[in-house]
Amino acid sequence: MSEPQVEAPNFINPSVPEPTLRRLPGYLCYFQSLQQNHLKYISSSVIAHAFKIDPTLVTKDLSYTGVKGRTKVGYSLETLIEAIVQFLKFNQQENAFLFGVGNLGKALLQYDGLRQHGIKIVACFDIHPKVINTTVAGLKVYPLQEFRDLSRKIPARLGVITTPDNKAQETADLLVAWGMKAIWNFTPQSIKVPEKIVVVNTNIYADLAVILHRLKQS
Amino acid sequence: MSEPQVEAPNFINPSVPEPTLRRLPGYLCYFQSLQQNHLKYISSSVIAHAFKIDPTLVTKDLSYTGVKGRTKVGYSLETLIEAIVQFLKFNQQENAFLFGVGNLGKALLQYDGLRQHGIKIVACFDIHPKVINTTVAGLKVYPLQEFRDLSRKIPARLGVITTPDNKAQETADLLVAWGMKAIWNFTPQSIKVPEKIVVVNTNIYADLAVILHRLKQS
DNA sequence: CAGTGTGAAGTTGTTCACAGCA
DNA sequence: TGCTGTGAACAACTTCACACTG
Repeated sequence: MSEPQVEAPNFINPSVPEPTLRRLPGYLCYFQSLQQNHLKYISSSVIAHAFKIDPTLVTKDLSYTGVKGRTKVGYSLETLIEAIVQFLKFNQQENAFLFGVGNLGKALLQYDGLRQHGIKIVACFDIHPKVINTTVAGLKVYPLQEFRDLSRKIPARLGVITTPDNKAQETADLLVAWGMKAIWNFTPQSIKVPEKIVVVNTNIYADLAVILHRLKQS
Repeated sequence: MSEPQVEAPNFINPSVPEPTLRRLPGYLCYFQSLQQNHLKYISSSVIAHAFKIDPTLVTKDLSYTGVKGRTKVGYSLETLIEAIVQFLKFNQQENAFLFGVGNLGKALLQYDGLRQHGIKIVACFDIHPKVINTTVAGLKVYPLQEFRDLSRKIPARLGVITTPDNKAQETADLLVAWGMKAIWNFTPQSIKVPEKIVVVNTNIYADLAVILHRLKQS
């Protein structure tokens, strides 16, 4: 009976839990700042302490990326950073269109953290004459009608919705109609799209609810 | 034996699950938009469909707010909205200070959704001469040094951090030193604070990780 | 029936306990 | 001893099954 070499046990797709997925970027940022302070290694207990979670949980999270720690020493920061970036695909460029160049839209356009994580916003759209044809962060703001044409010229799978709440659904409909595969909805409004479209909502009121709840009973 | 009137069975504190807490604001927004379309009642199955979750889960979530649905009819939108707003304390004003008037900070200051949910930003701070003493959304931008004085004049328990990542920790330290009870950290950087301080991180990279993960394997 | 409401079962995620290693 | 790594126990959350109600 041969069953030695447990080669790459978890690399096919052990279906990473969403909580793990959501914690990894936090670790990454932490590791990068440590590396800038010229640290080389870190142990799961130190990480756990920084994030106020259980060390074993950290170990399990990191194991999904395939990195191996060295006992007594910990994990190599360089390896970890490399592995997480790979794992989360932060190094593979993904083009995106942005809809709604209001305060939030502008902030995202000017923020270069997105680009550093692989998201390149290639065009942005609005419907207000006041912003159309202005330039934000080097990008011309197009009238929404031009989305159709541009979506054929520039390949992009991701649409970012930063419109007012009551425009979210119609914007989403448009994105789906013109072939977007994923929608990042910064509106608190829930949107309805076909099954296979990926939707992720970034809703600050969810976070606000948590803050207020904890505040009042402490 | 008298045990009729099951008065307010779950109002003391049945320790609402965090997932529930995070879904409620979504429901609220949905209900408000339905109400604007002159709808009066809604059933949990319709809600469930809009959010792509199980109807029973909706029922349980709503039960935490104390509302009762009427069989065959559903829940009264007006009652629901009132109850959720009460439950989440979105109608109780909570003062906040904001730190870091960059793109994101400005967007938050100009966004009136926060105020509509009870958060009143009463002052904002920065360290860059270029923004200090400018006015954003009717608020003067103060130099950080004045935080100490202002925190004594204006009561506020919540501090919002929208500084660059590498300033998050020192800002948090300052907030704690001057008595803030809660911190809303919009930085991806994890921050270390004393046990009893409430910290909530709004980290868009967590959402980004989810999007990219789902996109690549679909 | 078409809905709410709720206890039980099932699933997912986290923590514990301990084996292995330098 | 201090750390990784992992299977087992536990806790939290979600879904199921069904009683109940107009």
